Amino acid sequence: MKIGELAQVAQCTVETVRYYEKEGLLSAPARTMANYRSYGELHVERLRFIRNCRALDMTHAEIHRLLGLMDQPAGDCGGVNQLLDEHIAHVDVRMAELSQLKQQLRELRQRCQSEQAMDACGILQGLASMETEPRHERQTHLG
Amino acid sequence: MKIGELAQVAQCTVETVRYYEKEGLLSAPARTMANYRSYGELHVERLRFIRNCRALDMTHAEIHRLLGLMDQPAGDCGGVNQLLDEHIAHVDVRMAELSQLKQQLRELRQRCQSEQAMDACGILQGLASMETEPRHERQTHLG
DNA sequence: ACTTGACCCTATAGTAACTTCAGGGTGTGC
DNA sequence: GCACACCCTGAAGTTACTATAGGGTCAAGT
Ligand SMILES: [Zn+2]
Ligand SMILES: [Zn+2]
Ligand SMILES: [Zn+2]
Ligand SMILES: [Zn+2]
Repeated sequence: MKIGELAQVAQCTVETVRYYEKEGLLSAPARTMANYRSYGELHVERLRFIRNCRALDMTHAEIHRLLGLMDQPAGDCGGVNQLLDEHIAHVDVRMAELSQLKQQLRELRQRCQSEQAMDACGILQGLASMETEPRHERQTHLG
Repeated sequence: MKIGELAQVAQCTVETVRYYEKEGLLSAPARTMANYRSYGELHVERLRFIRNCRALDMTHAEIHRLLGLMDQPAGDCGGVNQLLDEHIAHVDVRMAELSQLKQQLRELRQRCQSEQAMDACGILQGLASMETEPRHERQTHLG
């Protein structure tokens, strides 16, 4: 199986596959005589796994950890469960941030109900007079 | 006013101020004889405005547009209102995405209630068997 | 006068997860 | 024998900063 076919079954681009190999998420496959990458079923499974993790917005670091845990079939899955809990917490943090943002934006939007002169716009006035607060450290990788 | 003082009143770092200048968000100030940047009240206002926009997770492109609209005081504020509506839509899209993600993660988490053997872990099984869907184009800049 | 320390300057590289591009080889159907 | 789809590598672009290297400026203390 060549890279184009692999990319198609995993719903991603050829460039993404090559990128994952460079990142160490996907192991380097055998090559044909023409130096083409040649993949098997295991690569398909692993790439689909990675894409599913990405669809859940895990980072490459998280996926790396997960793959590392999976590749030690002797142990128990406690680390897997924990990783998922941590990632769910990342999502929770970002959802809370966005809720607050949404509320602020709603209030700001209410300050101008119609098209006015520029310097009468309550939105611009609001943006100028907001309390500027220091950027706090992020507790989530979700932007 | 030197750059350190400006950064302090705007709750950001000196590097960020210099970066905004390079990006064209903040106009280049006068220089002292020692080649130090020298800022006035207008710079303070503009930087605070920018930081407030960033606190609302607007992109630099959005802030650029906003500053461009503000700098034409002759027009009405329709564009400002529209920009805010668009940005609120960005937040809405991302909140909806995260809600769905959270639901998926909750379901996935439920598939493993205790520490089991690695190949019995319902989470890993779930991640392996999820329907891999193509990445759709993003309708929001919020990660 | 000399040094220490806090501040300032520029330019460059690194972050995350890709995407795009330049410049080239391979393989198949007509 | 040639068009065209596919493959290869390596480098640069994306966003909004952050960090580092390597240097200049200035006020206070000794
Ligand atoms: Zn996470
Ligand atoms: Zn308005
Ligand atoms: Zn937006
Ligand atoms: Zn488990």
